[in-house]
Amino acid sequence: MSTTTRKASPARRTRRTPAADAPQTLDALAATDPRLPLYQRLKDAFVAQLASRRWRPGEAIPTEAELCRAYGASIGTVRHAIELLALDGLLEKTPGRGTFVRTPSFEGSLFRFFRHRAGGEDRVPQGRILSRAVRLPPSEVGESLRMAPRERAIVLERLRSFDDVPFLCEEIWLPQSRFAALARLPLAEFGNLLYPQYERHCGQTVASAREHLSVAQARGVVADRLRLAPGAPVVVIERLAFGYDRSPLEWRRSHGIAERFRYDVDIR
Amino acid sequence: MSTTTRKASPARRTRRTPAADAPQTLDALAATDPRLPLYQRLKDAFVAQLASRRWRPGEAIPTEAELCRAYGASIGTVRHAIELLALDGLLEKTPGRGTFVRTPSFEGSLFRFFRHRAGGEDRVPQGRILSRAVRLPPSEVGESLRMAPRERAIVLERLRSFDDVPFLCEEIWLPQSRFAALARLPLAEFGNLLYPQYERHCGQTVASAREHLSVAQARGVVADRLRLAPGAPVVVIERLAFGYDRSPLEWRRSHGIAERFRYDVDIR
DNA sequence: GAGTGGTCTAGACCACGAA
DNA sequence: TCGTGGTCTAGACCACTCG
Repeated sequence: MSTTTRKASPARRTRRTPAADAPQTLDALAATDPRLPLYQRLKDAFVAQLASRRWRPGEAIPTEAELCRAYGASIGTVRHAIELLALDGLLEKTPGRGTFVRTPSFEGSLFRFFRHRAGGEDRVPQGRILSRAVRLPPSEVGESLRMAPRERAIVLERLRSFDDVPFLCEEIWLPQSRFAALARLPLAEFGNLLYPQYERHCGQTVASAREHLSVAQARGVVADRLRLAPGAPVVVIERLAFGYDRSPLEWRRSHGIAERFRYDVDIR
Repeated sequence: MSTTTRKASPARRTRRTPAADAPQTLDALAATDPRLPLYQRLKDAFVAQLASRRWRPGEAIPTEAELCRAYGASIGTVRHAIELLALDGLLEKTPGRGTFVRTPSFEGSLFRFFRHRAGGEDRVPQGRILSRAVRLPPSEVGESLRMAPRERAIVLERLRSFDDVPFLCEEIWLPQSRFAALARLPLAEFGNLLYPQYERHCGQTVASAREHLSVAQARGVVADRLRLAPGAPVVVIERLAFGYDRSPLEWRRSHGIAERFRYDVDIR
């Protein structure tokens, strides 16, 4: 993986002053459900820090000892909460250095589904925007994104290729309220990865997603774009992506060449 | 804050003297890698209890307090080890009752992949054995199962259906050394589920598995059995199943009707 | 009421990374 | 050398299940 796996350099390790931090942290804890165990409430409070961007991707969160003081909990309890967030993939602990906010870069999740013939390591596939428009979304999409009845959405068509050989075409819907900046961004400035653009231009961090897979046969536009004969098998991936606060951010439907599909699962 | 008695000079490193009532448990701990953290060694020791069938599926394991005494560790450390095994799906904790060895029943994993039209709840699909033979396995299978060069294997062909409509056909390979009893079991006594038979007749418990998915087009025998036109898309699932000790037990390749395939993934 | 796992504390010492 | 997270202890009290 050649992209975005960099860790925060020690120079970027920014620490907040406890004085400025303390009032918010206590509010954050007070805002959680008091019937829950303390470690769950701490977890919720930490997620709130992530959602509010007080803790930012790539940066270190306060040390465990500091969190103990700030939230008035014992170190074992604080560690329990952090451990859960690390299991969720939101935080990353590094012995001797600290605990960091993970930069979620699972655009590379395509590697889970599609092999590409390039010898050696994984590269990010090319991503070319074919079209952009602003319009009312289909009801399925609008409901999934929990959009207001008459709210418009940005819709992108995108073709992904390895070495200029297309293997996946995507249809992407984004609520205009959150992503207005993307409606004006020159198409040339969309790179190969979308989620960093969401972060940079719209302050929206994708923290998790749910995908649904099925198999269909290629027709019409999809067959044309993927250069497939009508009837050839394609894999359909529908994805709903969420922010730290679990609110839906993006709806996406992708069609990929089934011949290049593969997936590994561990069952326990 | 508690009202406990405080010692002026703690710093006790006193190891509990091994109780006379637990000889095997201490052996089990001694057999683990002493360079590992204690909670990892405990986990390995507990897995050994599972593999040796001293702890059996469905039964309760000793209480946390008993394990503390038996292994000379603190309750937090014992809990840590148990927690890991619960996350792995090997144990199941029930508040107020105890911790139990899970009966791995992920034959139902098919429900992850194939929808069936039956209204309401999930039922186990029918499984009919079409053939059984004993022969040398293909090298790919033999190597996956880590079999000796000239060792023979039992091979089963099996057709799975809902309401007598087939949707999946399977080719299953088992090393004869472990599964000799299955070569003699009357075909009528194979039920709809295989793994319980492995357990009952051969003392082999499937604890985990790795699956590889891809998409192909139906040909020959597969097309016939699934009643598909040649060229229709099928999903290919290759599974390698493992025991508690991670040794491979079963190799399986399944072909399923792609139209009925679906799969949900959560990404983080 | 006895026993279980669930939660929580308030420390200790350690290995490791960075300066 | 100092600060970090990793490991571990030796308890406490709680909610829950079961007989």
